[in-house]
Amino acid sequence: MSFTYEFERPGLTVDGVIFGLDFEEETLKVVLVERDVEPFEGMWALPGGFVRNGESLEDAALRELREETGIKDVFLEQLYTFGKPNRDPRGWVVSVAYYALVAPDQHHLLATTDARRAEWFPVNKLPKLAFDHAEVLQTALQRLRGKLTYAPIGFELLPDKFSIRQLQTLYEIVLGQKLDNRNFRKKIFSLDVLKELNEIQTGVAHRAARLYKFDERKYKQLTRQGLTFEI
Amino acid sequence: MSFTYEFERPGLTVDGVIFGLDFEEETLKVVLVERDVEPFEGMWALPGGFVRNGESLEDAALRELREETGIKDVFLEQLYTFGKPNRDPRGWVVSVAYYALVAPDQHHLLATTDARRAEWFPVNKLPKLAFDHAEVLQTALQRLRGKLTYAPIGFELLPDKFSIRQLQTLYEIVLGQKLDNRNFRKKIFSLDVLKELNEIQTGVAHRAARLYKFDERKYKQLTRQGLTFEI
DNA sequence: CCAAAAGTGTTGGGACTACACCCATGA
DNA sequence: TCATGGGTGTAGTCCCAACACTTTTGG
Repeated sequence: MSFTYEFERPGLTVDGVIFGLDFEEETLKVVLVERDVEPFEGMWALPGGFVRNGESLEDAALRELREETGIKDVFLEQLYTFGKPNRDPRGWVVSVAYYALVAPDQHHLLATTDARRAEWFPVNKLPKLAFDHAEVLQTALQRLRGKLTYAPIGFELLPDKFSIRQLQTLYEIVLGQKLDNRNFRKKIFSLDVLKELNEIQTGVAHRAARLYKFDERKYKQLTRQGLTFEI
Repeated sequence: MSFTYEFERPGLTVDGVIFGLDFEEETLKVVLVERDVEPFEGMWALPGGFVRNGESLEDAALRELREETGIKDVFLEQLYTFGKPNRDPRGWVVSVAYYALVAPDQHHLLATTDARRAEWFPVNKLPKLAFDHAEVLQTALQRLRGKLTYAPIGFELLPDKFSIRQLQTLYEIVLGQKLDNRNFRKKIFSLDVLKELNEIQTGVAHRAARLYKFDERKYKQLTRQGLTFEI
């Protein structure tokens, strides 16, 4: 045991970049919290906090998301670890960043503990962020864009039942380019991961779109056996 | 400052998975070191050690690689951070793993500090490893295989001057499948990142292959502007 | 009956696959 | 001159981009 004591230890935090889509505004959004503690009190930041002994990194990330934003049961993946010497005014603090994908309508925001409030912000209209969180967020964005083109993680951003148009809009928003209607449909159907429902959209002033959910089984299968999934 | 002291702090280490190719044996290899300190003294492990205050994570990784294996000036990229509660018998220790790509002939192995010796091992004939390093290594392997198919990082594993056959062998070894000769050449040349040299292979009992290096400029350009690079 | 979005068919071209073949060299 | 790998040509196939069109629905 004596060995480790030769070395100074850093503080260890986790931070989370929670992505969600706003279909009305057609923008990609992230959850930020207004800090209720020093340092950077009153400033917007990514939800996060210190990891506790006995807790895995992922558990810590899930806990912080729950505590500071009320969000739980989401797709979560480790992003990158940030450890530049002076990234935290409190001293030596290393942060393991995660990113999460959620369907906003299905998750009500609720700030507690170290956060005054939690809110969705469009990724291209962000306030000034605490720490190096602007950099963390950019890294997450790059990862999301990159991954979306070769892994089927996009589904995580949709509600349970969705139309093909919504799926396409998702891709258009995140990738920042219009996609060909016909070709998109062909591509998606060729993957054979959607289950057609006997339901259609309601409350629209035009032909209602058919709704789909996805076939968990086939989807998992794809994810496992190194799929090629390009849009 | 008082805030951080409420929280217990973990030890923080970096570990490195150094990949290299053995063209004679046609295998992918990694550098392991025999530990000269407790815990796991005498056991094989990934090179690594504690991060120091004031040092960035990447600097720490580079330093450890240099100290324990003598390897420097290599392609290095963060892999993943491992933080399961009981991964280290010394207590709470979190490790940020990196992976590196080198051309073995151009780097002489030399163990110092906490390592008794450093040696190349084929990835499919590994000894029992200390800590959770077997898991770290598997993660690195997956990443290398994945990344190789969409980013031009393979070049980092080759000597300065190389033949197309070597490049192809590289892909065949790492991906674990034979590739069509003709098609591979077409693909590679279509990327337009190779600079043809006025040199050919020597010391072979058959037609000597032309040697190439790559065009740093075009290569960097590709890497930047989100290339699509599929084999 | 019309606006607005859902949903479909088809074609040309480019890229990839799968071959069979010729070339240069040392022994 | 032959064994060995280096290096090339090309036809068929499949996938994808780029279109223009029909269908359904609420107002």
